[in-house]
Amino acid sequence: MAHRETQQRRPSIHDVASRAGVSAATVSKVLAGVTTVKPENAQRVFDAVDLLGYRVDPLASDMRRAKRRIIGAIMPEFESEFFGQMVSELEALAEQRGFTLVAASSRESEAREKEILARMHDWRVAGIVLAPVRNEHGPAAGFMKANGMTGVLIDRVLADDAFDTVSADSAAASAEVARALVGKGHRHILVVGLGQQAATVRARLEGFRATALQLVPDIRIDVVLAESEVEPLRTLLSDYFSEGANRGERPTAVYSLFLKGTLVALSEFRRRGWHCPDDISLVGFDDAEWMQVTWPAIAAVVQPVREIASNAMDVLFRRIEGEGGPPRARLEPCKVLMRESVGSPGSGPHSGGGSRQ
Amino acid sequence: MAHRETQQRRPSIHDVASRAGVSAATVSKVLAGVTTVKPENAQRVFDAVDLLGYRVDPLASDMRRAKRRIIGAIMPEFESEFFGQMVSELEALAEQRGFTLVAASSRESEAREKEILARMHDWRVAGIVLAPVRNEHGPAAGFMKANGMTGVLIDRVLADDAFDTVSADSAAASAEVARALVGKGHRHILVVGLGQQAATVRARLEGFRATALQLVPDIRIDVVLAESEVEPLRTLLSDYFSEGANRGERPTAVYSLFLKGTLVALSEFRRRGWHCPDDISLVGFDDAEWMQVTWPAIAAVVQPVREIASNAMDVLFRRIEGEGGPPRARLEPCKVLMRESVGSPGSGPHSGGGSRQ
DNA sequence: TGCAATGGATAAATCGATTTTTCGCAGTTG
DNA sequence: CAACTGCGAAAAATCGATTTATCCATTGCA
Repeated sequence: MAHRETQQRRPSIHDVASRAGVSAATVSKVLAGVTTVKPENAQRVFDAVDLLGYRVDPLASDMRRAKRRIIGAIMPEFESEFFGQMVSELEALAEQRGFTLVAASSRESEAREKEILARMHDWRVAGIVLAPVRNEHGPAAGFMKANGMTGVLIDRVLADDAFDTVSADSAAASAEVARALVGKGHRHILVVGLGQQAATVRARLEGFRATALQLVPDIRIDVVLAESEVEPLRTLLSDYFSEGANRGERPTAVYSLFLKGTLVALSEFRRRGWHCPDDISLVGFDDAEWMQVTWPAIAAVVQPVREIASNAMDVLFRRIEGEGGPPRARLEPCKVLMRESVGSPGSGPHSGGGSRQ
Repeated sequence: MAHRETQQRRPSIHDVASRAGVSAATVSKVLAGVTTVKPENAQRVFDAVDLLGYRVDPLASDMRRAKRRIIGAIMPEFESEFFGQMVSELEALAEQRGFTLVAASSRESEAREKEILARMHDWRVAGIVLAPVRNEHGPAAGFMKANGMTGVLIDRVLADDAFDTVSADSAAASAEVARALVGKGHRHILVVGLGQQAATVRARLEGFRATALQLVPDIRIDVVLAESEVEPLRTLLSDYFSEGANRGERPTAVYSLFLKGTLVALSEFRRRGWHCPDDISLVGFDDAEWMQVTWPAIAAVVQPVREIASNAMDVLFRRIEGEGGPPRARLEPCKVLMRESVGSPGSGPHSGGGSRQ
């Protein structure tokens, strides 16, 4: 342990060397675990390290290597549970490999995404975990490709010809949702989504539609997709329900393809005084802690965050260590939690107390 | 713009120097904006920079300075909206000053908090934004003090004799909650919290209690505090209500001092089949996006995340630049959103449809 | 004319490690 | 006894910038 060392300059490897009566090179070798050092000298080094409280400066240590022990993580946002957990997991995984994680939020902007990436390239990070704003074909992935960076794409991504990808198996999960809703008797379902996140949303939509149509060929599936912003979706949804009301028709269930959509749907239900599941059923892609304590609890598709994070890091580190071969696209299975917000159509009063149980 | 530059070694300052026909020192000066360089040479440097697509290596650049252009941020978790927004804000603020933010989650562990801090010290970060797990007197703050690090403490903190602090004005907000609940006629209120986060929780509790007692001296305020984990709170709360039921008494409102407590309370209400606000009213410290779309919408105290982040960074950078003087404790005012989960006691049926609108 | 001052740029030191090269010394071998 | 082998450690080069010291030409002024 360090003795006093108030707020002085921290000891460098040379301080340790002179204290131990050896050269800096020897200290470096001892700390790196090289065996060609006399045990006696090694001991002196360890003693000096203890005495001075010496710790390697990771910055200086990284200077000479081409790939520094830094991993960059770029997420579209930090505010949601999903990406919050993701960053937390990634950080832990990087740390346990002796790497530092530098995380940045692209705030849903592809321009910012590229800027951040350029800055991380300046840092000569060993690898990047990129959760693109839109999909695998954005400018960020292009930048990575053009600059020979190693990285892995996650979440809003299906497969790529240059980078490994890891994401939730949206299609399979959506198929399961379709089976559940159809099984409950729903024959008119609205799907809500954000359009430009092409890859994932398309997978979720098609997975749902294909399965539903296969089970009930004449099922009616309406789709409301906003371009890229959440706000327009609110209007679109409101208009959709108003038009339906004019024609005296209304879906009995809503499947939201992403978290914000679930919030928008709930908000719209509130505005219209509709209750789940009596007036309408609701399932959302993406789970959140609050969904199980509200009344009713909201049914949701749970993405396997841990698995995505851990597989992304695994494959990333394999690439960093030089593993070759074509990029692989990995899909992790989701869990579908059918909570109280889903019921059978027309089984409850159109307002008033929710189903107890 | 860089021409091809596939995945070769990136150009260094020497490459630029030789291309421009000057020395590396001159290049460094030009890029640093030193004026003692002949305009012609400066132009040649800029041209070479453009041609090669040169960018300064921040790591190498930081090598010589004692304080590196890195800011460390340590949060208890990343999963909540509050800390997610906080990290997002801090990152933006650091970036706009040319600093890189390295964020890490202590995962509510003081031991981890100190480890992370030690690692950041290894990086010779210029400053630390620490949101301590417990309060300002934890081991992490001690470590910072002992090592002469500069930093600012935020969130679960009131004031410190070594570091500046920035946090929400918990006491004032709680007083406002008290006024609101008392105004609605509540005379028996339960306060739920997590005990060991001493500073903040005490302020919230005392701010509430003092104001409530001042308004209605014989008001009854029960308190359920868990030590540090959320899970025990669930049991404590359940026991509290069961005991109350045995004696035929029950509070008419619950004030949760932190987000998880609000979730636990809601969960307990569900279990007992109680609805807000007819059976019981609820206010929580900490707002979340979902609280305004659920039915009922949950009343909450909104913490001024942006203000806290921005003030924390301001004061931190002032200290980094060497400003002296005693540490200052800053309190940012909160906003209290009284939503539908709060009503007057005994005004609604004990179950069934919530109040519309 | 001579010497100091100054502008502008380069050489060299520095930051703190890692890695390569060199070197000294001991023990073998021819 | 010279040459060779090898071990262990020190010296030096390196990474990519910044900063300090140094140097060369002018220019200014006595």
